[in-house]
Amino acid sequence: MIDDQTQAAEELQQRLRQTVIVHDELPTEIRTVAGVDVAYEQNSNRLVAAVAVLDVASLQVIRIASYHGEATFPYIPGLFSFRELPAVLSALDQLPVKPDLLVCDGQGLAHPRRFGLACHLGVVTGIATIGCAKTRLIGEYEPLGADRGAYQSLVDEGAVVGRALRTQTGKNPVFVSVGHKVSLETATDWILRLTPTYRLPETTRAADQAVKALLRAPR
DNA sequence: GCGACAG
DNA sequence: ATCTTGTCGC
Repeated sequence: MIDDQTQAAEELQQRLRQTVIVHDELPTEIRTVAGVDVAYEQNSNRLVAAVAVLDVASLQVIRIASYHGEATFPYIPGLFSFRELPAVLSALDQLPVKPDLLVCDGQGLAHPRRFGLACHLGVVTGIATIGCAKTRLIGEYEPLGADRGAYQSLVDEGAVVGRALRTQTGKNPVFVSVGHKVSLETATDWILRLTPTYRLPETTRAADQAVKALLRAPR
């Protein structure tokens, strides 16, 4: 017996998945790339969402936008976007200019209904997005090379839904998938460009750092 | 029925 | 996600 909330959420995913653009349709000139993340407070529903905008050339943070609020949806694998999207959208609203590309801390098409957080955020904002998760949700993949840049297709039900990509030699891979308006090939290139030193993209590292600092600071 | 299961 | 110190390894 799945409740109405779950039922409605899954139906919305089935409907919105039809609007996802899986080929390159990003701005001609990508000058800014942003990372988004959310942190939660223990023993409460308080949360903080942040968007960290980086300059593509220097990979330096040029702006941080945030939002403090309450979690309104539980964490359910497969329905993750319904928990984080509202707060993330509120944080994005604080930005005077939209970033050219968004990197999400979660899946894009590598989702049971092919509509993870990256796809959801992309279609509702119209911004090009990439999903880059630390762990896998669905799919299988063959062993990949140990060198940075090595990758293997993430396959689910016979379809390539993303890639297990090694961003740092000797470290565990990240899971890259199409979000919206970015092909898997281009998404892979961007993730490698955003991981010159660490396993995770500088964008998600900056957003993660911002969100944790804001959670501890007073409001 | 038994696991698996983004953050 | 969050609770958490030291510690093993390069």
